[in-house]
Parts: sequence; C-alpha cells; structure tokens
Amino acid sequence: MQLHRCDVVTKATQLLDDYGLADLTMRRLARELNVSPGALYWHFANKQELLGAVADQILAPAIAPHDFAPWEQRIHVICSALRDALLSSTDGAELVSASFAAGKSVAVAEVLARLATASTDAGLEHAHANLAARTVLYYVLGFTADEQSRLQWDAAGAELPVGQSVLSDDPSARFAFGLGLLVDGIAAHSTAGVGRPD
Amino acid sequence: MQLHRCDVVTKATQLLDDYGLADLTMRRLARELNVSPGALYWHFANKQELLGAVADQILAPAIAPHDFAPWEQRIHVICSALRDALLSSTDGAELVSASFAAGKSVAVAEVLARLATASTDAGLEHAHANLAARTVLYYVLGFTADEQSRLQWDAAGAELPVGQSVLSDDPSARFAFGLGLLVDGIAAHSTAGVGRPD
DNA sequence: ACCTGAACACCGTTCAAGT
DNA sequence: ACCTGAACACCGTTCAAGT
Repeated sequence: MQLHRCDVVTKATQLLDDYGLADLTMRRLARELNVSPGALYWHFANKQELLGAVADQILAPAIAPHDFAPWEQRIHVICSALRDALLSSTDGAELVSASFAAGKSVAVAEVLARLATASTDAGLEHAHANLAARTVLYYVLGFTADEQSRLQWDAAGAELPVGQSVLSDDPSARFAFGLGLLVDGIAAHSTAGVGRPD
Repeated sequence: MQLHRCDVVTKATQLLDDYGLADLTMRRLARELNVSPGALYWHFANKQELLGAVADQILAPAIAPHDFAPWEQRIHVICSALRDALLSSTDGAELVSASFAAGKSVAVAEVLARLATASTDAGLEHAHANLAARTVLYYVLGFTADEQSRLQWDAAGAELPVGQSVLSDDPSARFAFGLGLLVDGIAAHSTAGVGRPD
C-alpha cells in the first residue's frame, strides 16, 4: 500500500530510538520501509526536513499542557517537560538542537514562544523577553545534550563511581540549579520588581 | 617531505575557513595535502580527534590573556573572547560545540575552568561554581552558533531589513544581555552577598 | 616510522522511466 | 500522483604491502 508522510516519521523515530542518530540514514530508513531511497524524496524535500518532523514528534509531549502558574514555575515546568522529551529518545537532544539550528522544528519554536511569554509575565519588555527565552533554551539544549551523551557513554561500562553530594550526581538537581540561575537573572532584570522592590 | 601533525591541523583550519565544516572531510584534506587518505590516520586516531585539534587551534586566542579584574568583568571578558574566536572561522561555533560534546578540545576545558574560577570568586562553592560555568558555556556556544548560522545564511541574499532598536540587531548587545542574566543569577546565588546583603 | 593503494561498507540526492 | 532503478559524486576507516 501507499507510503504516507506519517509512516516515514514514525519509522524514523523508531530507528532513532533503537540505533541512534548516526544510524538514522535515508537509505536505511527506506530499506526498513521496503521502498527505494528515492521514494522518501517525494514526501520530504531533504533529510533536514525529515529530521525536523522527527524532532516535532519527539517534542509533542513537551508542548501539550498549558497551565497558568506564576512565571517562575512556568519556566521550570516548560523546561523540565522539554528535557524529559529530549531524554526520551536516543540522541534526542542532539537531533532537536540540529533541527532548531536549521529552523526546521515548529515545536521548538512553540517552546521558545512560551518561554518568551513567561519572560514577559516576569516583567521584561518584548525584546528582552525574547532574548531571555533564547538564553533559557540554549541552556536546556546544551545541558541535556551533555547529560544524554554522558548517559549513553556509560550505559555500558563503568557503573559511575558514586558521587559525594546531590549536586554532583543528581542530574535533575544540576539541571534545576542552572535554570535557577537564569530565573534569578530574569527576576533581577524585571521592571515589575519582583526581586527588587525599590 | 614529511607530513607533520601541525601541517594537517593548519591545512584543516584553512579548509574550514574557506569552505565550511561540511567540506572539511578527511579525503579532501588528504587531497589538499597531496597524501592518500590513509596517511592522516597515522597522525590522528580518527576524524573527531582531528577536529578537536582544529578546535584548539581556533580557541588559542581565547585562552591567551589572564587578567585579574572582578569576577563579573572576568566572565564578560572570557565569554567575549570565546565568542570572537568562534566567529573568526566559518562554522567555528558548530565545530567547537561538537568537539566539546565529544570531549576532544582541551582549550574549551580551559575556558570552562576559568569560568569556574570566576564563579568561585563570585562566592559560589565548588559544585555550584562548576555548574554555573557550564551554564555560561552552554549559553555562549548556543548563542554564537545561532548568530553564526544567521550571519552565514544572509551573507549573500537579502541585506537584512534594518531593525528598530539596538537590542533587535546588534548581536553584541544581544549577547551581553543574555550573559548579564547569568551574571545576575550568579550574583543572586552568591553567599558573599554582593547583590543580596541580608 | 611513515605512507600508498585499494578495498569495504556505506552516504544524500537526482531523475528518467515506469505504473 | 507516487515510486523504482540506477546512477552521480561522494564519505570514514582499515590494512597489507611498500620504502
């Protein structure tokens, strides 16, 4: 039967989960779908476009809910949902970073927009809010890509030689600390004066 | 005459500058050096290792000076030197990000160490200082990769349709804003109480 | 010690031609 | 409209054999 766009994305996501980004090739994907490599180019202009669609699939859970908590909490919720989504697929952070850089993911653009809204609610003006949102996004992508590559590196091999404190080995605590730095920075720049009632 | 490790790195850096990361291939590099592809593998274990050496070459100017300004200024100086170095080569930010992720650049490790020292001087304890340093590094790499890809995208084509404010179009001002967020966040977390003398 | 030649096992993309 | 087959122009890496 016919090959549909969504079949391709689904199989690509599965291939990513099972073998990682390096083995997610157009030729292998075609083989797995029992079509010729050229067939994929009827549904996608190029590989970047396909990877963007996979990125959107992975990020779907991260842009599902919409709550109305105070802005600090909202940033934490958005970012931890994003991190969870990235960690749920092999090389997820690397894939989404690449798709973001290439401007091929609408889901990551949505995340960026929500972070900008939260920053606006924090009291930043439009231009500042957008910059703050990007700063937060760079952090989440950078941190999570790093975390994931370490996770996958010692998936087999040395069972990580037990750290000394929570901040040395609990990735979620480490993640929250860096994010807290940014949230505090945003609060300090706020004109609403949440953190600086002068 | 003999091929030396440094000849390879120099030619690789030149190839990167002239044609970008996608065209920096082992085969092309070998061709340009008038050797067979296999020859490179006598001097480097693999491509990642070679790219790490190129990253270190690019970052050399960024780890040259050592000044003793107050920590806030030191973070700004380190980061703007890093950004300048990244922007000085085509795809420099992308290359260094990849080498950092792969743990193949000693220069970026040095930058990280200096940021950690500055964070310690800001009054953070060891574990916090390291996390703060990583957070700052993720920001600089993310911001600059983004900036560079836009720069290279509209290098030819539309001469960018003049923005409205400094914060909309001056990349250095945008860069400084995000960095300022992080510096303020670090100050807020400081036990020395620079920003919070309670 | 250092390098060549040739191979191995792949890539992304295009495009005439088929149905 | 949707796909095949085959080609084009490449990759990174290995390794026997040469000097």
